Amino acid sequence: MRRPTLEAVAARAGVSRATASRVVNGQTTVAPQIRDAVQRAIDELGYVPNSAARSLVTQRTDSIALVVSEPPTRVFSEDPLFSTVIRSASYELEAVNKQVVLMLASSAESHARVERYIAGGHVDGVMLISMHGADPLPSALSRLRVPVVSYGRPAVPVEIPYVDNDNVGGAETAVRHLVGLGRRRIATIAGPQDMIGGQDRLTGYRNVLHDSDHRSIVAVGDFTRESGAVAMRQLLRDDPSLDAVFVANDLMAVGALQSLRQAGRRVPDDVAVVGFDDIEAARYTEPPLTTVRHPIAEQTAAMVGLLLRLFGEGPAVPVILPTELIIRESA
Amino acid sequence: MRRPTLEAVAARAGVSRATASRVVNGQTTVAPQIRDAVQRAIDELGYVPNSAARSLVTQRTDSIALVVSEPPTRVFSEDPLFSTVIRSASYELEAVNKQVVLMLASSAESHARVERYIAGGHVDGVMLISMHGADPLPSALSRLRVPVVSYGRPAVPVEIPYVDNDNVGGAETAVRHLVGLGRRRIATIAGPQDMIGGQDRLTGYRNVLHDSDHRSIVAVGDFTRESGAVAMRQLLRDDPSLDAVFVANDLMAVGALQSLRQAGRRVPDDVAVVGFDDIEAARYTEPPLTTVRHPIAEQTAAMVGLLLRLFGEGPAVPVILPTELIIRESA
DNA sequence: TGCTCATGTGGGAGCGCTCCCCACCCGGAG
DNA sequence: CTCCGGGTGGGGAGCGCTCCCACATGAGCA
Repeated sequence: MRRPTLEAVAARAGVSRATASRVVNGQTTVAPQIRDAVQRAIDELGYVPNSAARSLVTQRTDSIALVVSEPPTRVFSEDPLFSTVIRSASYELEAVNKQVVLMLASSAESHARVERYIAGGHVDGVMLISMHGADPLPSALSRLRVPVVSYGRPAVPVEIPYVDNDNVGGAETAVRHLVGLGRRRIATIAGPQDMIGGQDRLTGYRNVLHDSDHRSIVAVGDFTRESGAVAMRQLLRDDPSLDAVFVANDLMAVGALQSLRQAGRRVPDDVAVVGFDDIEAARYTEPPLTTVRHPIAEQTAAMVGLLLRLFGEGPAVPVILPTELIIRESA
Repeated sequence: MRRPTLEAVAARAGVSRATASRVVNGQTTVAPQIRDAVQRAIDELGYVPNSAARSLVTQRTDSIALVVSEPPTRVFSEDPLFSTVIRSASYELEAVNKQVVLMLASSAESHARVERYIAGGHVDGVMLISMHGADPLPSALSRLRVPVVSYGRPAVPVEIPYVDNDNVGGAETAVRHLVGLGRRRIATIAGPQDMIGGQDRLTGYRNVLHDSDHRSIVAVGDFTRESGAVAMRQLLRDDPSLDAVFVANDLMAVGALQSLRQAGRRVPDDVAVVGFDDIEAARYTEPPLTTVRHPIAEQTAAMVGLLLRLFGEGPAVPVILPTELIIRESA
């Protein structure tokens, strides 16, 4: 009980394999009644082209891998980053008739499997999301002869076109806003320093403080809500007189707000708070969170565009998207 | 600049294509020094087998699709169900050298794409996670001539082997526990009734109440924390004298505990609470949550086993895994 | 010495498809 | 009536691989 082949379709329609192939691929040089006959045969037999045979000759698969090189705990968290990227990438690639294949690469073994899968020619290209410095995948994938683009600047210097948002600039704008508010002791809760976003946002904070002659007060979290709460308590112990805090992501900012409330500090009267990411929850905190928005969907679309340009042999240069300060009530 | 072929490897090693193929596929009938020569040629050329050509002849791809037919908001939520299934399925299939390809099918268009992808022979089999009654995928996939198994009983009657946990039995055990505690007015917060888990857990609740001559008090949530809080307030309005509540999942139970606290009810003294799922957070609620544990990883492993049996032409009968009542302090 | 037989190796077909190239048909022009 | 040319259709090669079968080689035994 084998699947019907193009040969069978052609025989049933009384035409050659070549003509049947033309109909399947929508070529216009086929006479209408022949086209109809072939179409009928296809429907009757339930014919579906064998993708292996097709891609053997075309050297294309029309599938794109989206490799998420993060531990599952982070991928499946409250942070909507990954779900937005996945949805948006699928949407963009559907428009050009390509299928997204999602692969999670957390452990060393899964890295190896992903690499083998891609080296085997299962996909035409790779979109990589990898935020950690120690990640071996960016360099490993760039060695394979496969078009690769990255969401976010790769942590290691490697020849991969990428799309990123302006983390440094966004952080600078946020801290400058706090300075403009007349705040004197501006602390920060930084993200993990083995992640590119964590590094860049801290750099932005430092740039502004340095220029404006403030002292920096730093605590480091790991981008989770809980770590934000812990870091905030730490900061309050370190410098009880602080009157502002720039938090490197909204999830930690939510935790920080909670710690501030427990410590009896009013926001923004006693302490102004600015977050980063503009997640959904930022609108519903008490008070609503001032934060830096970066356009995830646009960034993803730009990444897809970059990959398509790679297919077309066009030049693919890194893209940096601007961020926007969303002023609510917390600062 | 093409990828090297087996032909090239054979030529470089001074052997035939057949022998080179034997080495690549680890057959033992090759003389050691020839094996070494071929291996050296492979390494020098950086040869990787072309998967399209291979699967064209073997009729296998060694890839398995894991189709998650849920909206991304649910997949990427606090509920660790999906991340556990994905991780566990990958782990199990790695052991038999198969690659998991993850596909999200939320919209009607993505259903169509997934169907086409599978019909095109990209994968050897499909693991389906689909909880909603209206979902067209189970029947659509079962029509294709592809081995399909399901995580959870399909909502529509369809010829797909599945692995499920004993939702009805688990709910019965939970409610019987409340009855045994001497509780008289036992309410429930049910899950969405278009989902199989929501239905079954409500059935279990009704079975026990009916047998033990209690009155049923039902509110319906949608498995989110917030909906649990809302439903609990609703129940307290409906019947202020209730002294126990069975909640269809832990996330809603967390919300319910919050509402009970706000209403000034002590748990378990005034109101006993039992949840379902035994998520991580259930240990850290105040008080820790009594709940029904079902083994997600084991269920996933059983599902993988079912699929492998399908490949081996073995009989594949539905598997129902037992649940376990975890008694903590809330009931 | 001649035969068998196990062990390794090579030749070649064929998986299902696309696409190049050529043959054919028909209408219109000379 | 012949010839030409554009539009249609078919033949066939070949994508890179696996696997069946034939065959070479040398050890072991009569």
